[in-house]
Amino acid sequence: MISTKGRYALRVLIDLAEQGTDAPVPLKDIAKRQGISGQYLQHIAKLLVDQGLIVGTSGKGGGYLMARPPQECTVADVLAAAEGTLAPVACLACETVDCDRSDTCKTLPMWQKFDLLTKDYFSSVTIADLANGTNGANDASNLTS
Amino acid sequence: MISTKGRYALRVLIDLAEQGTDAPVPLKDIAKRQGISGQYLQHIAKLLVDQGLIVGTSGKGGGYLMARPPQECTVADVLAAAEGTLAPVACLACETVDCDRSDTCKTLPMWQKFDLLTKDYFSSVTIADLANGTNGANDASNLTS
DNA sequence: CAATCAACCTATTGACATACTATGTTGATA
DNA sequence: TATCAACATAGTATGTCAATAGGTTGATTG
Repeated sequence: MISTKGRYALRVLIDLAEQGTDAPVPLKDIAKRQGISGQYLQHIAKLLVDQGLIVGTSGKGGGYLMARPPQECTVADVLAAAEGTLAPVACLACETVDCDRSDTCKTLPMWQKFDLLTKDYFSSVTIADLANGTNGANDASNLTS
Repeated sequence: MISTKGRYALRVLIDLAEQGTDAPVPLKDIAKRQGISGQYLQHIAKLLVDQGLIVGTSGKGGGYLMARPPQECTVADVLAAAEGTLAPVACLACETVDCDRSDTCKTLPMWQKFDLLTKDYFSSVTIADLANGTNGANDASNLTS
């Protein structure tokens, strides 16, 4: 299950996209707008910086900016950065296939297929889609139709 | 991410399906075959019993049996029983929609769509599919083709 | 009846993750 | 040099995970 880390990270990116400015946005402002602890957001911002999704500038007038335009920043990127991985099971988390059951595992193909399904879906939604309210290729606004 | 609880639960069900007998299968036998702690499997078995996926009989000659034929037991049933929920985010876990952001949440439609995607996928794979090595409608055996 | 087997039940444990809070230090601007 | 903000490190309360331990109930056997 996606934790607050991943969900807050999305809200930070959406907030940045909504400001749509060239001036860096202080994290304190984002925290206030989103109603999230600023100190906690620092940790999440660090994850996003480390993965090159946002860039931070120190000092007066500093803040954060998206490293790429919102259309080129996918939800898969953000969630993977915040959560560490999007893999549904541990044996698919990193390239270390150290599971000794992998050759006889009856469930591995199912997990692999689901892993692709998940990554395809979240890669098809961008921050721009979320900020606009249109979920891109996977628009879910017509769920009830 | 699916924990050992969910993964072990699947292995218990697959093991039961593979025995394909009317005689109850002791958990100790399953634990030995699968190389899993028997005491830990007890907790997982309880979850499966509580959700009506398997039935246990006490006493000598006792053990567990699938409550339904393997073709009618979906992976979604098993994972939901073991993990508690298959929802990708907390606000979709139970019917308690107590999130005060739900009417303005920019990501909720995306989560709802993914929730459907997930449940559709895991509902399309049965224990019989896994035991046979053919993943049903979502066969992933031709991933490399 | 009693021994055995197996499910069932409660609790406890160590390790780890989550969701924070607190307190600095560095760096850039005014 | 005062201020602002990112960056860094440490700590805390709570909970889950993955097991382990020990006892109770229930059903089949000799």
